[in-house]
Amino acid sequence: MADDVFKALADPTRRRILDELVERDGQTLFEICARLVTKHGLGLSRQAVSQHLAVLESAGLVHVRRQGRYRFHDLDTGPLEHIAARWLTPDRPESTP
Amino acid sequence: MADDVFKALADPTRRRILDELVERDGQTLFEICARLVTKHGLGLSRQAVSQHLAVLESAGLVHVRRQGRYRFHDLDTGPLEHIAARWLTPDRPESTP
DNA sequence: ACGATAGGCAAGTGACGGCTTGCCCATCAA
DNA sequence: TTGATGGGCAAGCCGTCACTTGCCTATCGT
Repeated sequence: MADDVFKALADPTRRRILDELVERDGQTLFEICARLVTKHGLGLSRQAVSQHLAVLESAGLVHVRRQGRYRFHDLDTGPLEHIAARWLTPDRPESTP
Repeated sequence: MADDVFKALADPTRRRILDELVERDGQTLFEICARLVTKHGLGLSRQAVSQHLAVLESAGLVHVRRQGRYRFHDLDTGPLEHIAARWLTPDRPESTP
C-alpha cells in the first residue's frame, strides 16, 4: 500500500503533476500536459502523462472522475499525511524540537 | 535536494534500513546486514547494503561517524519532516480534518 | 609480524521504469 | 452521419537501478 506511494513519488514528473493538481483540482489530461510543457518546459507526450497519472491513481494519490468524454483528476493528499510518521517516532530528539 | 530523499525512499530495502536505524541508532554495516537477513529474511550481500547506505547518506538521511575500523550509521529524520508539506497546503480540506 | 575483521572500489549483469510510436475506441458538434 | 476531440491499449527502445563478483585497503588482536 504505502510502497506504491513511495514509488509514485519517486519520479520528478509525477511530483510536478501533484504540484499542478494542488494548484487547481479537477484538471483533465490535456490541461496537465499543457501545463507541464508551458510552465516547466517538459517535452513529454500525452501518453507519458497518462501513464504517470495511472501510477498516481494506483497509489491513491489521484482520483479520477469521468464525465462524458472527459476525465477529471482530483488530488487526494490522504496517503501523504502519515508517510514519514513511520520513522518520526515521538521519542526521537530530531522530531521534537 | 529533496529529489534525493524521494529517490532514497523509493526502494523497499532502504526503507527497511531506516526501520532498523530508528530502532537502534549507531549500527555498523554488518549489524544492519545481519538484521536484514535474520529479521526480514532478505538475502542480500554486504555490498548491496553498503550501496544502499551510500544512497541514504547522500540524501542526508543517514550520517556516518567513523571510529577506528568501524563505521557507525546514525539516522537523521530531518529531511523527512517536511517532505509531504509541499502538497499539504493548509487550505485543502483533506489536510484539515 | 601475521591473520582476522570491517569496509571500499570498480566492472559486469539482469531487470524494471519512463517514454515513444502506432493504432483503436468513445463522445460531442456540425 | 461525418469529422474532430479526449483518451486507451500494446509493443518496443533505452536508460537507470539493484545486485553480484572479485580484488584491494585499513585497523585490531595475539
